[in-house]
Amino acid sequence: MAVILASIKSLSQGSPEEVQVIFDSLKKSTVEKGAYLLKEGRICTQYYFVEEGAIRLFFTKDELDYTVWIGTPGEVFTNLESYLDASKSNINIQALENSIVYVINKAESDRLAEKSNTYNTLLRKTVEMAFINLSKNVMSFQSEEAAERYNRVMKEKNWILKYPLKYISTFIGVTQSTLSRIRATKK
Amino acid sequence: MAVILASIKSLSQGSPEEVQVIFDSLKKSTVEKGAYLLKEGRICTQYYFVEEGAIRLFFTKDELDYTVWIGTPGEVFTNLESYLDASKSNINIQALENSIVYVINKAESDRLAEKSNTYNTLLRKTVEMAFINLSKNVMSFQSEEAAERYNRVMKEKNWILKYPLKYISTFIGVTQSTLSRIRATKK
DNA sequence: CGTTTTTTTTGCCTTATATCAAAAAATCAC
DNA sequence: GTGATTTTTTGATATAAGGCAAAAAAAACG
Repeated sequence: MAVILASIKSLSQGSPEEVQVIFDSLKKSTVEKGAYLLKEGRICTQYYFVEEGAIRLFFTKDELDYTVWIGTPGEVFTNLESYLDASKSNINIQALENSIVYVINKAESDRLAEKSNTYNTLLRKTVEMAFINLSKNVMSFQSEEAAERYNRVMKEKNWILKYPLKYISTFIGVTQSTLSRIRATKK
Repeated sequence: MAVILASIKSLSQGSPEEVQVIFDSLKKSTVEKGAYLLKEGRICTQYYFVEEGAIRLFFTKDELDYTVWIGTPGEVFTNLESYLDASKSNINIQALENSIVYVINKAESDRLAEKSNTYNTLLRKTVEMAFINLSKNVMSFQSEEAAERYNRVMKEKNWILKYPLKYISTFIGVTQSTLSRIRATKK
């Protein structure tokens, strides 16, 4: 069974039939490593559900890029601000490896939300969870230093050792060399 | 008209009647400066709507406290994690000055959500906005230094000059003395 | 008002992290 | 496998921010 199907089921707590309706509304799409699902400046018109691979969200500032999030199988995401306001996205979405994502566009999503309470729940829970996670992140930035922050992420994210340092360090909020040194002192 | 009434109206986009139903479900409560609406370790069972004054959310770590958020008139908040899971709160909620808040408890809120789509929209928008704001916050921590972060908050929050440094500095993610120096160099 | 308490500023010194650049190591492509 | 490319580590040095404590300023209180 598709990872995403299970994820939808567990998040929405809907019946198999309702979950199937949601799943059938998604369009499967494959993305090659390095390909973009969204480039900054464009409007984000879709919700993405990661089935396979890994997807990185990042923003750029002064020629540098900063990882906002790395999505792995079972996870759901969008650039919420751009999606809701139809405003220009300030973030990029790019596949870290060959990936499979399921996609639903806003028109279709809104239609589905009208008739499926289960889908509504799914979207609500997704935002709620994302909010709670972000909150912890902020608290970490406020009260912890880099090494502690690294350890915390380490515990929660299995991708932390899987991808190049440069993608991870900015997520933690440090430079590449600092992260390298943090790792060195842990050995 | 109550600040909160206007805020509910604008956020939910509901009809005057629907908005009134929501407003009538809230219980007005006054809080003295320094009083707690929630202490860590307890379960957060309510949504709060700020009518007057200012409410600070903060967490503690190693004897120090860190401001998570300062809520001002028209704003809605809760400790979402504790509220949703009925888990012990890791944050405290305290009035920064004599304040008036409207309150709804979870049971009542859930009941209202069942029947009022407008209320649902209100809650959804509230979380969505909070998420988008937090995202910006995180991006700021990742890519900006303290002074820039201060300037950003300065533009958005009128309370930044109104309350003691200690409440503001931890929000920005610096110590009190650092914030004092940041301010000094801006004169 | 004058006194007490709280808040803010400032000096001195330390530590965490950034910056820049080069070397080392790992990975990729043919 | 071997050379090219990318990634990681490391060194030297600079800068941002912290820690501590005392002085100065502001606010609260009787």
